[in-house]
Amino acid sequence: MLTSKAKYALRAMIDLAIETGTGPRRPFFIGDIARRQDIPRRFLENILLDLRKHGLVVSHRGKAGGYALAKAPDLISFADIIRAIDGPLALTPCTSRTAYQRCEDCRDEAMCAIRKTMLKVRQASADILESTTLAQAASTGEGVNDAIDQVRATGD
Amino acid sequence: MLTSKAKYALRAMIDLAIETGTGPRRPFFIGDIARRQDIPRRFLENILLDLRKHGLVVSHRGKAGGYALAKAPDLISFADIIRAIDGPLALTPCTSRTAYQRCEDCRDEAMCAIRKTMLKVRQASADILESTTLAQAASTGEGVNDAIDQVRATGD
DNA sequence: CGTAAACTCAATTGACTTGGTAGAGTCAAC
DNA sequence: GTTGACTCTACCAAGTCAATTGAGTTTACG
Repeated sequence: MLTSKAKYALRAMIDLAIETGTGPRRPFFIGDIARRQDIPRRFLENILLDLRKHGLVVSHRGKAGGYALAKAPDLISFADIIRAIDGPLALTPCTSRTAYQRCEDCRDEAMCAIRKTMLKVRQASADILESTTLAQAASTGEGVNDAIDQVRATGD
Repeated sequence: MLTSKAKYALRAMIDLAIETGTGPRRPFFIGDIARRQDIPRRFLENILLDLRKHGLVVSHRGKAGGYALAKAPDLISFADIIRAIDGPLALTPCTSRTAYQRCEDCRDEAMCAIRKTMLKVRQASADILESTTLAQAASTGEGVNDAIDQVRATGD
């Protein structure tokens, strides 16, 4: 399972992508993101700091500061965000591309049945998570908001 | 990542499958499994107890007791074992088939971009883990042992 | 019988992680 | 030079992980 920190991170990043839209990337306040996404504000500070250290957002300090996406929304994947917050996608260290570590107790990696299967799982998960970008998520995300706004507007 | 408990469980179950081979399912001692697989013995007791409570192994008490596979090796999948020890395969509660829980903060499940992606990941992972059985793992596993024995025999 | 050798069950432990909170900063725009 | 933003370090309570411990209970066998 993802930690709630990682889920918050995904939501915050999608929020940034939605607010940014197709225009230039400009910074938004933590407080605004926290309010819109209903994320504990001080906790979101930690999360955005982590994301910044991993190069996924940039910050501007001072009165007109805030956080902005570090890259175009179609260049940031779910995998980037999850890896930044929760660490490797793989189910075992011996199948992680980003944090590989040999099994201490595995006699022959090439033949290990567990490893073979975990490699397949990691590959399948990574394929999906790396090909899903903020740009895609933001467009479905906006759909949700539009739909809700419409419901609200028509009083349904 | 899997917990080490789940990895031990997979190893112990594969060990049982290898020892059982194609013959009838008979019980093996915790101590023997622990020694062969280099798993802390008392910890393995907990694990086998969990696996028994989930119906994956059966136990016999008393002097000639032990643990045996509850079903044929080709009817027990990696997914069964991982679910028994670590819980749901899904990355979020809202995409778990076995422990579904609605997102408290999700406005529209059908349109949620995060959920949509996590569903795909769970489906892909489950497809692999449910189709990989102890029977398959045991045959590659035996290959490893044979290969190692051969290396030992030829002194290489 | 009775006892050795197996499984069973509940509890404990120590280190670490998770999900937050708090406070004292630093920085930049006006 | 103050205001309103981010930053850094630290802290905390609760829970999880990875075992370990100890006191049973059960059964085969002589």
